[in-house]
Amino acid sequence: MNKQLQHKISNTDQNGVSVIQSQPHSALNPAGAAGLQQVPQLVPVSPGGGGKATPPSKMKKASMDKDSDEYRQRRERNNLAVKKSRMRSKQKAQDTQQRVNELKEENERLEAKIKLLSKELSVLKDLFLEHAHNLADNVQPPASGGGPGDLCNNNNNNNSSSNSSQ
Amino acid sequence: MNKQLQHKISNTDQNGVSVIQSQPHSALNPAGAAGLQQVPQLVPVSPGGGGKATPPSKMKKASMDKDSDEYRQRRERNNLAVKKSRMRSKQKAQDTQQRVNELKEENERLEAKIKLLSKELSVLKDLFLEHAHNLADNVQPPASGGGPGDLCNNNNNNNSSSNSSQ
DNA sequence: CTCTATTGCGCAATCA
DNA sequence: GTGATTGCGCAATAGA
Repeated sequence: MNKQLQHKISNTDQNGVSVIQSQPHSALNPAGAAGLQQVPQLVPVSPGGGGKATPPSKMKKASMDKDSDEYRQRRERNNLAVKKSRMRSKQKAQDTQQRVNELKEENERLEAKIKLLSKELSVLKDLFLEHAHNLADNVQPPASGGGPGDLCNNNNNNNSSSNSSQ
Repeated sequence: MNKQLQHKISNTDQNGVSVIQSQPHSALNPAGAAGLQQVPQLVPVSPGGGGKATPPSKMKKASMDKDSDEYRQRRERNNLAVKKSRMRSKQKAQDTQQRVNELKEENERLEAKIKLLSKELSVLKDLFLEHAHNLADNVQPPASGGGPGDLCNNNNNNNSSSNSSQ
């Protein structure tokens, strides 16, 4: 049971939701928002007003009755589906979290590797420079002109160390 | 497993809450069917293991009355808390997902960098080998211009360094 | 249109 | 006792 609680104050209210709340005795709501069941006798919307082709079904479904067998059956199925869906959702979240961990781990590995490679590279470059200097010293031609002696030095890249001290 | 609940429609329409939620889609609220709720769904069964059984005709608290002001108030608060909690949860999941994306991206970057460094390293190593061969073969090359062991032609890729991301 | 999947919401139990 | 979580059921809806 680990619990990661992060307080991210998102504050109340979200998108365009207006919550007018809690007036002890005030307006009377047409439909109980809280807790009650009401028989949804939908208004038999008469298709007449411009509508059309709506079959003359007065009620949406006869199965809307709670007592109906049909209704119970449907409810049960939906409940099952809901359960399944939520389970899946939860699992997914969990997996995602785990993925974060894995990625983090791999990231560290990669960074370590980079560090190592950088170091190796740095060493090799230094060696290289050293050799170049040696050569330059030995092969140094007597005459200046366009002597090849200086060739290796091209632009002496002092940046070589490049040292990754971020 | 099947719970058959008896509905009691003692709807008290005195809820002090009005939730106007802007729904992305057609917010059809026929006859105020929006806030339907189910009924008392679970009753604390008798604990069985000794102690007092719960008398069916007794209430633990007077606040249990749905009509109670106290009750409604508590419910309202809880509803808010629930909403908040869920919102937070959702947000967290979202953040986590985003984190995955970011990490993946960074991972790619790191791998690319590794590849590059590896290549550089490889090149340098080759050069070294070549040079070593040259030395072994002839300590004094006749001329440095265009010779086979022209180690200097390397354009040392000094692109590295100066790369400090993150 | 039927059926499942997803989503928002309220309730109640439980945690902290 | 209060807010925060969580499991669950309902209903509306999106999706197939």
